[in-house]
Amino acid sequence: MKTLGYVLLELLVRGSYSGYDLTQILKQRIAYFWQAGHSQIYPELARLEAENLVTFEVVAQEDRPDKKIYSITEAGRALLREWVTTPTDSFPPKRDELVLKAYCLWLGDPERAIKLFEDQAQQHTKQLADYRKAQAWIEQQWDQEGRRIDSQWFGSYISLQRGIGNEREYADWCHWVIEQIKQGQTGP
Amino acid sequence: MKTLGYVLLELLVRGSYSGYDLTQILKQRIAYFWQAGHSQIYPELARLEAENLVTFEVVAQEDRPDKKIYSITEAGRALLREWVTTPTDSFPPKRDELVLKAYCLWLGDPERAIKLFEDQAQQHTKQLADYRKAQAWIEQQWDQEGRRIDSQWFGSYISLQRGIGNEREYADWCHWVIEQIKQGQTGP
DNA sequence: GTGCACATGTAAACTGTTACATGATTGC
DNA sequence: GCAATCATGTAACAGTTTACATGTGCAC
Repeated sequence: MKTLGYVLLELLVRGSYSGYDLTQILKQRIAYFWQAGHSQIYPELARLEAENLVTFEVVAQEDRPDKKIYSITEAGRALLREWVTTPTDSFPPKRDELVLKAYCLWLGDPERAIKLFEDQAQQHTKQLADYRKAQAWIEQQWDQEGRRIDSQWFGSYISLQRGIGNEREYADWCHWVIEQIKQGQTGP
Repeated sequence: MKTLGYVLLELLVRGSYSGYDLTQILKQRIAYFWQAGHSQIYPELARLEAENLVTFEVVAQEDRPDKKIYSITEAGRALLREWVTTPTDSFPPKRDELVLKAYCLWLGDPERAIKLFEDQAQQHTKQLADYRKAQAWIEQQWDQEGRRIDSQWFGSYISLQRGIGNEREYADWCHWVIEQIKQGQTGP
């Protein structure tokens, strides 16, 4: 059982979707902690179905291609419920090209370095603003369910909070780096 | 030219090392922004050598195997200097298993969830403490060079600052999640 | 004598991304 | 006519991890 399988189970426990739907949801809603394209998703759905963790029914559509709507099974739900609180030992490999560049920034041109970090800061600030908007909407939904921790909105809320914290921290770091460079240029 | 190539150039611009040395340095000093094993490093060094970005000389040793000491060439240095301030468009894929679990935490047992996040918080707090120790040492080195931004210690300093910020933010988030769960348990 | 540190490589397996492949409908 | 959205898949490629392979010397 690979992690992508759990990703799909997590989405299917919230509703029934086609492979196409799941691809969109991944891109639009959970891209800040997982990414996958349709070429990974379709085979994985087939694997989950072979293991009876999900089922599907073919829905015929007029003027559009037929689609397979997948639903989680009881076995899938049980597996997922068990897995979510299982100790995580595997730290995912961290690879960050910007930090790599920062490590060698002392070699490069300061003006260009400032430009690089200003661009990055802007991107993270933009991302942060988007996440905050999404968070406001999620919080509203969660409120309507009385802020219960067994509501799916609780999951959305706490995970997006990490996305927000990360982007804020990243943007702050970018600005701090710019300051450091400027001080080094004009300083004693 | 792949990113791992630049990683090795960044280390070799600071000194001359063997493949074995580089493997150790990667693990011990820059693991928070890049990871690679020796099976990736040896072939990549050969590639860099073929492109005249690095050279090596074989150093014979008594009572130990011979080693190849690699050094960066002028061409390698020039390529690296240019690359470090080049705009970064490729956002590295974010994949975080704990955030994935958080997204579905509403399904799982709260007690076990708390334990999961306490364990994680502890690991990030430990990591944070280690980074801060390393940072103190780096700052000392950098001070001795008058905090010049064209010192290699500047690169070490700013990149590790990101590692520290990230770990602090992550640990904070873990504690915050625990609080949220506890409030949900005892709340109205 | 067992395991660890030094030292360098290759091969196989796995994961993930990009490209190929098909086909209908809707909007510009 | 051309691009975009819906819809599902396979194939090729690139990058990463794990395992295989070999050999010396030192400490316990």
